[in-house]
Amino acid sequence: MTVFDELQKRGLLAQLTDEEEIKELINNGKATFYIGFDPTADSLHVGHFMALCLMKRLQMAGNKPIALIGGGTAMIGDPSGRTDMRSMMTKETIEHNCECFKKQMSRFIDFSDGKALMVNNADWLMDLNYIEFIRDIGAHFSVNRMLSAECYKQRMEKGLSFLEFNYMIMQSYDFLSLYERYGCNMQFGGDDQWSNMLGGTELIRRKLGKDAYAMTITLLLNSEGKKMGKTQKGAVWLDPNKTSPFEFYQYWRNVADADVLKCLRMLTFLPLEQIEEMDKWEGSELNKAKEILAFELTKLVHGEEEAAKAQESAKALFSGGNAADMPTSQLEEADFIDGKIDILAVLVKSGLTASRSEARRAVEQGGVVVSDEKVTDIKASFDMAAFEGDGIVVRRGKKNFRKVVMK
RNA sequence: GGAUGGAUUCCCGAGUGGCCAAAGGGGACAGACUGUAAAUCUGCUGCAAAUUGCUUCGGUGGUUCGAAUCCACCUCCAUCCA
Repeated sequence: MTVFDELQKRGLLAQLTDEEEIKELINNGKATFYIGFDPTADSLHVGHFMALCLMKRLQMAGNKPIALIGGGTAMIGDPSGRTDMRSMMTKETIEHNCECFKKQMSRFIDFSDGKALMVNNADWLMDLNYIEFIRDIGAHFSVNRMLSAECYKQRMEKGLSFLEFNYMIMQSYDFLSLYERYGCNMQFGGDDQWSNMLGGTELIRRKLGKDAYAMTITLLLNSEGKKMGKTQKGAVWLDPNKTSPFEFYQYWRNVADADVLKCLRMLTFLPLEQIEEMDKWEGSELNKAKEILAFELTKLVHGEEEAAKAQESAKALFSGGNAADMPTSQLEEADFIDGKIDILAVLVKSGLTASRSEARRAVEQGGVVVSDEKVTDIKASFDMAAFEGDGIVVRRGKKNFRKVVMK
């Protein structure tokens, strides 16, 4: 199977500028393509992960990836797909984020021997001369056309600053620069980037009279049409300090039935035949597919060892019993009064609840279990001795566990 | 720069002097049912020393026994005019 077919079968492809030409280029390893990453946080998340996987797949097929870190464009902020204005980030934050991105990316993509490149668009954007730039580049853009782009439409209602309006031009200029510097002839990105990407191919055509191509990846949406990889607390990060391997595993272990197969196809490297097999599974059998999905992804992101640990902990916890590796919280002697600590304090100190009020509610509704025994009394308290050694397992609800030990 | 409308809790949104920790909906959380799924039903959703107290309705100051609500100024947003 060719790379192109594989990508298509996995449901990764959304829009393409020229299907035949792109097929030809990537199947024969003739593409030098780039994907841009805006350093808006200090860690990559699941959305970026999809893009990294795509890079890897294409790299394996002999194409040359360029990871472009948007140290310059982040100064502007991409308005695409956003209903509100972005808050501006300081230069220092952006630089710090760039560093974090670089580290994480090197784990996924092989940058040795020039097999892939990592560049930062701050290198060419920061020193631009305004007048020169708008004469040279700005003249090629029609405001009328830009305004009719889908990504700006929704912002026409809510308001769009001139700053953000420029984002598309910056991104187009990136493509042009990469074309000139590295012969980059293709750009990939999320489907919300389509209009920005078209801006680039058009600019290259007008400026250089050359053809360049663009292709977008399907956004990973769940069956309710919401972006996946987001939880109430925010994104699911790839940085183990921000989202622990256990939490990461649990996120995928808990996806809805309707989304498992899609996730397996789009995110894992499992052979398609194997995935098609799973597609036949029904009902509770799908639970197995979720386990596989969670394991595979945790393995890709955090390594096999961490994935095994996460899986073991999860199994132990949900089938009763203790697990060696699970989120742990420590108590200090100062947390005890007369050698005792009440249940509400345990819940708050362990981070299982945000406040004593919330802890009280959890107990009153029967959602708190300590060492496999339901706690019903909000005044229940525990001796310090109970937390010595292995500590005790405290649960809030069905899926929140914390081992609590003495410091 | 001018005119008008607006800012309420995680989000949407009611509230125009006390009965307001603030209707209703969504979301989140907890319980039941399940398969660590979905749907459904129930509870719950500012904080705490908890039949009570404290802090909250863009910001600051004022009127009042009492302000989300009235007044002044400020900030931000939207629409129209330039």
